[in-house]
Amino acid sequence: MGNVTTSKPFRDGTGRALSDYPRPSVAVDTALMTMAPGDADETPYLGVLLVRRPAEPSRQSSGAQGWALPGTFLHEGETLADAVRRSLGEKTGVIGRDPHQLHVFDDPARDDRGWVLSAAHLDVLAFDELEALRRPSDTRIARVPTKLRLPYDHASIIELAVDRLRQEYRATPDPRHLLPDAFTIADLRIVHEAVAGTALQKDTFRRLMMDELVELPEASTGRVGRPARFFSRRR
Amino acid sequence: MGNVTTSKPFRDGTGRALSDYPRPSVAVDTALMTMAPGDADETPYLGVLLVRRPAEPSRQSSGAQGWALPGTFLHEGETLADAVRRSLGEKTGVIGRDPHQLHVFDDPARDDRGWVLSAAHLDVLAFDELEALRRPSDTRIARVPTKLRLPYDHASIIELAVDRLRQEYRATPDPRHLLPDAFTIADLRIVHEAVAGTALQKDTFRRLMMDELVELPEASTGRVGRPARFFSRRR
DNA sequence: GAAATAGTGTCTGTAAGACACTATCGG
DNA sequence: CCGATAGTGTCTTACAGACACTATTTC
Repeated sequence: MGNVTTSKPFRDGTGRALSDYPRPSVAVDTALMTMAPGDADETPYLGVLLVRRPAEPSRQSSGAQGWALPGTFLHEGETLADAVRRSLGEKTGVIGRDPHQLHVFDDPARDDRGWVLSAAHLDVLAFDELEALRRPSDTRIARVPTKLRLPYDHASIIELAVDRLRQEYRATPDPRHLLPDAFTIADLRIVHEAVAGTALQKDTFRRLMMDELVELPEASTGRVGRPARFFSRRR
Repeated sequence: MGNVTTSKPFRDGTGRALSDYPRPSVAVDTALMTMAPGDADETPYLGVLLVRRPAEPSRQSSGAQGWALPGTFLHEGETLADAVRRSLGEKTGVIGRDPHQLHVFDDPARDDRGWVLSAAHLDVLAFDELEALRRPSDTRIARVPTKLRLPYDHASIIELAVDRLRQEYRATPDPRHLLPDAFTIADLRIVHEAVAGTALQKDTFRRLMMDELVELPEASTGRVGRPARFFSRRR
């Protein structure tokens, strides 16, 4: 391992090394999703972390300063997941959790800076952790779907991310840990409704999730109404 | 478009062009799946197209000649799907149908020739078309799963391909067109059983598929038993 | 007790699974 | 008629969806 591109280069049938062929730049772009609490009495909503895009005069498209998904170019010796975590750290201050690949965007003309492939990723972080880490000066959380005009394929990436998240949340209680380790069924249902984008039946939802939850001895307290039991995810 | 990497290079905040950073080679590897008819009275089985791997003295691992999935390096100005189709054409004589991305394999040490990312793809072709096109001298169709020792991540790619194919075939009649445009339910069930790897109940299967099929006027003939109706896929 | 929230009993409709039956061919 | 294959009727089971009910708290 290490320094894999420079030691005794492999040569193909025509005697040329790999490095003699043109290679693309490879980028990663990440939709870091979270569950934002609605202001006042609003319901929580699905949000995505954006970073302020530096104004770049040489950029052809939409000269105006805007917002974009955090991304970076892949460095040598790095995996895509490493690059995702690094870009989140550098651009937003956030430490990612568990990036999943979504899709590679490969249109040769998609980036006017040159030949750039982008591997889109999904990551998820609880709102409190995200707020504790992110730099508010150059990051924001946008409601999904957002009306902001995003560069490149970032709107498509967010769509893919939401689709994937909906699949993951369809039959499993909070698999990406948007909630802490103990939560009530009501908490869980609110999160799943925000992910799904639709209301869910409380009795059906409860019965669907129940066999993947373990009941904890404690019960909620303090608010009006019958106290709810706390649960945690199985395993 | 065109020649995107050489015209007026973009420079970043530190004044360096994209091309000043090391870039990986990007490869595509394709699991081209087909439905091979079993010899004699065997049942058909899922097969994957392999190409003979040229013996390369400079290769560290397993000097012995072997078989591998067809693949190639991505060329400039090319999409991944283009590269998949080109590699199938060059290495096997086959014209691909509709490659789908599966996953990017990104371990920096996965290829001892250097830093190579591989975008794994799935494509599917009917056996007759495949046999009419492929070069038998340097290609073969291996039963899935195969006991052959394959290089790189090729065994994982085939696993991913089969999983994806099973998902696609679970509730849709032959979406990848392993069968011709007209077929009987029995033909369809045999194909779906081979993809799923398990036997399927004939009555349940029929009812599941029926609402996505249209009945054709013709009926099968020639063999013993009640003639079967032909169907085709809706839309 | 009233309001509010948590949780359950139960009916209905739909669909998968299983089994057995009918239908239609070649011989 | 028999053997073989195609296709259907129908019973059981499971489960989602819907509704209404009970349970337990604060006020």
